[in-house]
Amino acid sequence: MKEVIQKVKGTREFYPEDMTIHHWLYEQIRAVSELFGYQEYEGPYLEKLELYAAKSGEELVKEQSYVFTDRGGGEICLRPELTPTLARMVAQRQQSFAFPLRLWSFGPFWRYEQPQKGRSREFFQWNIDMIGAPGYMADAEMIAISAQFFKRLGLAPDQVQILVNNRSLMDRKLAEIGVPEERKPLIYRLIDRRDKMREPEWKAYASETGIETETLDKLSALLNDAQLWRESEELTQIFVLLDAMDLGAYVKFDAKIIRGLLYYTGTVFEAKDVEGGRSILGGGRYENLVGDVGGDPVSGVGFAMGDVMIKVVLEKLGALPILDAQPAKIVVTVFDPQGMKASACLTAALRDQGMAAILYPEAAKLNKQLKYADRIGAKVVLLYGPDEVEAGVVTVKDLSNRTQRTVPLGVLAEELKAMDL
RNA sequence: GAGGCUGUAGCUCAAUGGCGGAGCGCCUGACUGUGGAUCAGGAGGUCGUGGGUUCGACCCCCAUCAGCCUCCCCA
Repeated sequence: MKEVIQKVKGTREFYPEDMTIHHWLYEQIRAVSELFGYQEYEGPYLEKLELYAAKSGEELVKEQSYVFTDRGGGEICLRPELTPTLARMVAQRQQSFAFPLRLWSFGPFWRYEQPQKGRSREFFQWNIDMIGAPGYMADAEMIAISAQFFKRLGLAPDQVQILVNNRSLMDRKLAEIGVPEERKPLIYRLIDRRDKMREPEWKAYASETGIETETLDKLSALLNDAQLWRESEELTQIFVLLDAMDLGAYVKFDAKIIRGLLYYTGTVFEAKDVEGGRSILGGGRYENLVGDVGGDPVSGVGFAMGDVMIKVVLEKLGALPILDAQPAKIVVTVFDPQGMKASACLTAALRDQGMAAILYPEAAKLNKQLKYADRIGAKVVLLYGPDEVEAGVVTVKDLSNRTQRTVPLGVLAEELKAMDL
């Protein structure tokens, strides 16, 4: 037992009790996605490296993706994100799809990063996108989906907040305070970091980038302006719509939300754990989704949420359900080696009736078999020894109330079904 | 890539420069066809690894590996 080979760093193991939570999360995601009329899809886990090189920064892909050469000599990538795959899938059927397309997916992804709380190298991600609807209503719907999701999970607006901004608004304001176009990526980066540093540190960091003091002051004022959204028609309408859907409490304007990704163009948003400040999901509007993979450019809006951080937040807030991982409610005992066949036959008959039943796999002491049944959380134990076999009955022992009774073989299935097994 | 913390029984973790411990779990029995409780007994350890200091190291020192956390990064 000493020499257990350890799992690959950053990978995850799901024991049965973890799987109950995982399935539950999947169910919530599926339910919310379908409530808004979205359809599930899935892509390959392996993609050609060049698919990502076309869109994401090539350096990032090479540094943070799992890349290997397959036996045919091709450079293969364990998918680090879904959007390029989605872009290709849309491009392939662009002529036959009815737009706007509403699609969602929940599957595994891999990124070579330093594992820490809320982040692993192997994770599941919910991706949901509306493609081919360029207006602000689609943006509002996407934000509404995330809010509805939190509402469904029992997370209150004072626990999670969806912070919203608009890149074209920011571009306009940045131009007004004299930021030249070529410095925009640098300023975006600066804005993105504002929440991660204290004001003096951030200003010191900002000076290093060569930004003038005057511009920096104006930028600071901009980022702290809680009313800035009023200057954006889109944001104004989005907030009206979210209020109309009674989800406005989850949503707040924040000029500091800009998102790292270069391809976002309009609305951007990010949901955060209010207390921890950790980012739970993020998304926004992007143009030219399928242009890079050979289709006609089409606008989309979507977001992605990893399963690791949401589970951390749910656990912290006590919002995870308590689910039992009980394997089967019925355990059939084996009295002695000669009785094995009879017990096996009895168990098989129950399974034919659609009831999950465990056959104890050896003729151990009854004591031990009962203890095992108790440990795995079984509801009833069926005792089927020589006495019962001869009389054509089964002793049904109810573990929850310590009672037992004798039931003729012919009505056993009925009796058990009556007990909701 | 940088920093911090932790490595002792299957699990969670104590303690001490001089006999390796507890709780839980596991096995056996009390109880040969009746579970959760109780009692008794038992198994289980290269104290992460390698070196050093010392009469003597699980403990102190150095190195190394692993895990966790934070920063960086985050398509």
